[in-house]
Amino acid sequence: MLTIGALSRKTGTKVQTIRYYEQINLLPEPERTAGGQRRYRNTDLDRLSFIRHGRQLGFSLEAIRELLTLADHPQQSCSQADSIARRQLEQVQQRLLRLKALEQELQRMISECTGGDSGDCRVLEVLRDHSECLTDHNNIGE
Amino acid sequence: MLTIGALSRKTGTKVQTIRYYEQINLLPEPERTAGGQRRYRNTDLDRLSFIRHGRQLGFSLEAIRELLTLADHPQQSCSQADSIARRQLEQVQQRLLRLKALEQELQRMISECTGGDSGDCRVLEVLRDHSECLTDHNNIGE
DNA sequence: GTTACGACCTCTAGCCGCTAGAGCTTCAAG
DNA sequence: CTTGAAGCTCTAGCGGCTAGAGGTCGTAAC
Repeated sequence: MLTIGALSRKTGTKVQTIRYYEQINLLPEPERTAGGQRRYRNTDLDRLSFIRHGRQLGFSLEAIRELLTLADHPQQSCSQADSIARRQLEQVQQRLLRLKALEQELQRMISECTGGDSGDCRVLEVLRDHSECLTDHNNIGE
Repeated sequence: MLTIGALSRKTGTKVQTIRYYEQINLLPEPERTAGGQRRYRNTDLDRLSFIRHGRQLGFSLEAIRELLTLADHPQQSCSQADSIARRQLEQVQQRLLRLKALEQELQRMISECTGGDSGDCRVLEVLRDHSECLTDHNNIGE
């Protein structure tokens, strides 16, 4: 039986975050001591590790919720999990494209900066005048 | 004199967002008609375009606030603007690295998926067992 | 047995950057 | 003068936590 602190250390998740996951029903309510403190089993450790790993892969908590449901029902087809992962991959690839464009533009901006007055600062100028921007930004780069 | 709607269209910024920028003092309070509606000048258009372009480059609103201050005081050195941009570039590059790692792992996960039961689904299995993960995730990939 | 102290508890509010909706008023064209 | 789009304010919500206040519990040492 693990305390919340022990679970926190084992999974690299902050205590507050664990309680948050319980609150949004991503983790089940654990047993409590007579005094009201949470005590966790290894199944909770597994579930939290799964969640954390999903987060590290950039899945949203909602996607993780779906994946957990699928993991709990092994008779259902794997293709659903697969399509969630594919969706996630697409999102990652889109973000990659945008970030690469951003990197280029930032680099160009910086490399052209002479370090003089901000009156003729390239960085500020590029920001001021969008027409100097080579990049196609449809969405805001996050 | 532009209405908020016209400004919205010209900059691709939602009306609510423009009011939000005013609220957090990123845009100055514009003149108002007798009836209380906002009316904007071209300087406001420029300032908002600057902000939007900064956002497209991934700068935080606080970074943009700094950049705007620098742009308003041309006698100050450009090196401050430069260092803000460099900071931003570093962040972008770090995110790129992490996203590339994520992409790899997602691809591996998906390519190994056979489409059978989720009982032996690679996607779920990788999530379950972190030791199968080749990637070094220190932070959560966003 | 008591005391000390860290770890736990709940609850509330805040972060960023918007976004949405309710319920009202103003503006401009016909 | 009427209509209807576009404006207004105010409040609350999104995701995914994070922080702090102010209190209680558990355990080890004395």
